[in-house]
Amino acid sequence: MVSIKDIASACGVSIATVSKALNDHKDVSESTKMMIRETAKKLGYLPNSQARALKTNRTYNLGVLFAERAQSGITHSHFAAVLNGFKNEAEANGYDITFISRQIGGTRMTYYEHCVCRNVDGAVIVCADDFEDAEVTELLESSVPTVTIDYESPNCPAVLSNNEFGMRSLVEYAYSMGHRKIAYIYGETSRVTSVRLKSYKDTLERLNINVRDDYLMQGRYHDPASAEKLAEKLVLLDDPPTCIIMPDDFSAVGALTAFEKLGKSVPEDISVMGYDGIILSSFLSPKLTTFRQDTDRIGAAAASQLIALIKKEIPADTPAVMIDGYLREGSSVGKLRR
Amino acid sequence: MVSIKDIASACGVSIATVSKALNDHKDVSESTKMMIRETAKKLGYLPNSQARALKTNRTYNLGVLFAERAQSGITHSHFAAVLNGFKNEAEANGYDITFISRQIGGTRMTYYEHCVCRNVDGAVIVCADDFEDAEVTELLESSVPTVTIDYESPNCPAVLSNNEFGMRSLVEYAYSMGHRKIAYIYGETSRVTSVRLKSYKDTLERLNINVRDDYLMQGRYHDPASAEKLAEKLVLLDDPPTCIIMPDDFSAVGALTAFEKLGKSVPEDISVMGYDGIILSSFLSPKLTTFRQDTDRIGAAAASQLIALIKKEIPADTPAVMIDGYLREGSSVGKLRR
DNA sequence: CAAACTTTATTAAACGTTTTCGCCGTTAGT
DNA sequence: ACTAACGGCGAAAACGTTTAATAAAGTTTG
Repeated sequence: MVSIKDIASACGVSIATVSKALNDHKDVSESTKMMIRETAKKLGYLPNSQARALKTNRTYNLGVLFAERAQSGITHSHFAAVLNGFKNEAEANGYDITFISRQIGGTRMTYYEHCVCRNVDGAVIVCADDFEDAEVTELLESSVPTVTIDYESPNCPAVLSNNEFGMRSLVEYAYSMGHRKIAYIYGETSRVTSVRLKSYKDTLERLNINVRDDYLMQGRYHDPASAEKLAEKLVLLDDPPTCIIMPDDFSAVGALTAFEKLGKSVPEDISVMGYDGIILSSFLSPKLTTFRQDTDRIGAAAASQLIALIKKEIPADTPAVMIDGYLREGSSVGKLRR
Repeated sequence: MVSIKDIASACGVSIATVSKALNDHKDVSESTKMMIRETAKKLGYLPNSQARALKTNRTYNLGVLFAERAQSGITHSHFAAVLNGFKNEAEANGYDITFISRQIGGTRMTYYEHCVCRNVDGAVIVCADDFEDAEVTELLESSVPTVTIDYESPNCPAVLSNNEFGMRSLVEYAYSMGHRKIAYIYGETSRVTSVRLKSYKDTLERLNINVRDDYLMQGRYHDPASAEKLAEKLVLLDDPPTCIIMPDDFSAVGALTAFEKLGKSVPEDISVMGYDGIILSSFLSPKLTTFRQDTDRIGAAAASQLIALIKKEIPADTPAVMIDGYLREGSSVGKLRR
């Protein structure tokens, strides 16, 4: 590979001059800059990023922690979409992204260790099963600039999807359609789940509807099969709900399957709502009413917060950025006359 | 950060000895190895991967080229699944993966340049809109060890999903269900598309069925909206097909939507088949009959081929690895009595 | 016209590793 | 007893950069 040295000897100048010319320092004349840049191009010079990183301690590399339950990882539509938004924004700013695994070249290490070993400029925790996990907190509390998504940790800027608003929108929409018996199958324990759960309860109370325990069940995110069973259970209650809010669109599909099998039609016999607003939800039949999370903006915001944090343009205790979404009306919720 | 130097002075040995001890060279005694490793651990030493890479020219980093049409990128269920398989296998072997973009730290560069700048040990082209694209061929023809997925290029090991078999399976299945009027909406021009198209035609001919031009339409992958329109067109023909093979499951959902709107029921009035076997396809109603591609194995094979290529365990002109899939029977294809 | 800057370039150290070579002392071979 | 081999270690160079210190010129300024 052609290095700065080759350019130097080709131009008859010192390597320092070449370096400065390429980095556009002021103490090298325009004419030599020109010459150096031209021969650099002619020789096909490409900077060696590790050599540069070694000196400057800047890698232009962002670590992505993606520890999703059940290893569906990158395959999970919502997190993949968020990651995509993150990736685009990061790349637009000249940063590469690398997944943070638990080893390098054969030696096992923690997430944090991986980050310092690879010298990432910062890291984003897109999702983690368990933010209380020792390895995750190690990273969160480390000196590696880190931002979190849909989770808040002291001294880490966070980007949050507005789950309070999302759940409120869904409940209020169901209410506006005449529903009073609104069930909610919530996902695995997490910050997101508890925010949604609280919003569900609060909204119902504000609407003067009692929160019923039998209308609340714990399910799993992104698991149509599990959703299928729980939805069936709900609808077979003596006093079944008229509308069910599912943990996400994937699960909602499971619910639709369940009702299909039971001969209940949606939305005539039972109404269903999802969460996320994945593309396919608009093409289901019935078209799913769901709360669309703005995954692109969530990811992009995380990237720009992280980059700002790296550049120290914002402090570590910056308040969380909240990203709104919107209810996407489909035809999976029926109008109830009362 | 604590470096090899710190360990050296803490132990009273030279940095060379420390390096050798940590890398388990034979010319340092067991006892000093022990001592060095212990103090390394005690001091919290972590190797600096760029310094190491600078010397060894090995980064344990794999580049991923992911230039999907329409920028859905990582969001595309099939490619995301393949990438996931790749990632898991790569990480199991101690490699990190980094996306190959077109810039680093602000300076724009080609894919190839990105690879040499970052010094990736190898690259995988998961998908590219256009393998004939100048930037893609530059990478393919470069000295960067590269493997391709679902595309063949001289001197690049390839991993191929068995699309010939897949399409044949679908057509034969439709035939076995009594269908003779089998339409096929194919995706954008690519190797995959042409293999499937050829297999479609060959299989029909072998079954003594004429290939009809009006049963062949070019659509788009992963685009339910476009699929919706085309499926509608097909079914409104004077002599409509009884079974339609869609470019993929996403598109198949679009077709289902179209028929729903037209009041045609699947599979009674018209049969539909997808391709890919995404999770949701089993939860649609009707459950989609589709050809499941083994995305995990495709990705994993690509990773192991790439790593083998890097280690020079296989030559660059290794024959392509073919990954089979299987037909997943749903209920979207009806039985036609003749 | 000397002193004081400016401009442009170079020298050399440094970043954290790996690795070649050589040194020294011990053991084995003849 | 002399050499050969070997085990264990260190010195130093190298990888490709960046950058502080410095120097040599040229240019202003009082």
